[in-house]
Amino acid sequence: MSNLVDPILRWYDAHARDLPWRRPTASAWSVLVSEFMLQQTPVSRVLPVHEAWLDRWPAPADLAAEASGEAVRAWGRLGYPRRALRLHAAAVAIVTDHGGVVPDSYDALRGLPGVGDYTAAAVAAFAYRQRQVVLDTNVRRVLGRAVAGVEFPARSVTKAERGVAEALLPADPPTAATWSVAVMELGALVCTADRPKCPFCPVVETCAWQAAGRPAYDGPPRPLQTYAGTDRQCRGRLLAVLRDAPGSVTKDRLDAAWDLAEQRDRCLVSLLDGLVVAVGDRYALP
DNA sequence: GATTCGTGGTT
DNA sequence: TAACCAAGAAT
Repeated sequence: MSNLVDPILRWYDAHARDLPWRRPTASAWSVLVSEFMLQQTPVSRVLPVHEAWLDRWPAPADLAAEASGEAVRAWGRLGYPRRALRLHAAAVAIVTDHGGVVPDSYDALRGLPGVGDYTAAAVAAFAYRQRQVVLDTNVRRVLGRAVAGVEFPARSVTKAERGVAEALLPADPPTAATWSVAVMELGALVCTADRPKCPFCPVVETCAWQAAGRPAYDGPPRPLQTYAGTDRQCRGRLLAVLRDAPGSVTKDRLDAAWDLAEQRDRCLVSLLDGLVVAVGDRYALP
């Protein structure tokens, strides 16, 4: 793993996408919003929602002043709408506990609702140019291939992985921050999960997976991700009705969104934990 | 540590 | 076409 860093930094300099949250003028809030939206959602779908979000709520205090339901509505169809609730809660916490300024320490960031290890490290690195180990699915895949020689990393982050990432991280904080985003970008654009573009990879000559003949993944199969007919889909349908309605709706409107009454009612109840509120005999976003 | 939390593009 | 996957977090 001796010299992955320089070639990847050079590659990034030449090939990085121009994303709004990466521009020098982007605020830490813009970075934080992008990280919430990018949790399990592709960049192309995040772009328009992120832009509208920052136009409407340029600072944490602007969002914190709104009802949480407005965040859920503006979230649109990005998926996992509880992220919208958590982002709203994070904005409130930033105003309450941090003077309205997105905190710059890993620990303070990690304490915000919806901010786990990845997001805390990413915001500290990308918004504040700190030296942080940023381990997302892209970085894990790139290092897994380039260093460990495996097609896909383990289910959860191992100590060995973290050790490799720490060892590679440049000592100089701004360079480390650029390195972190550069490895992620390489994973997103070249060292992709399927059909990786190895001929265009800046480290193809030192890649352990390449040297081993690109052996196929032989670990435990990942659980199947079904969606059609699940409670998750049902909840999505119910929430879509509420997002698209200006105010509250009758239960009839929700009933029309899903055929199976038993499943529909179960899902509605599960949404009442914060994503939906009952208003008399009607339902609305919070 | 395994499960659960949406949605749509791609192949 | 059905399967896979996309800058994770909370429980």
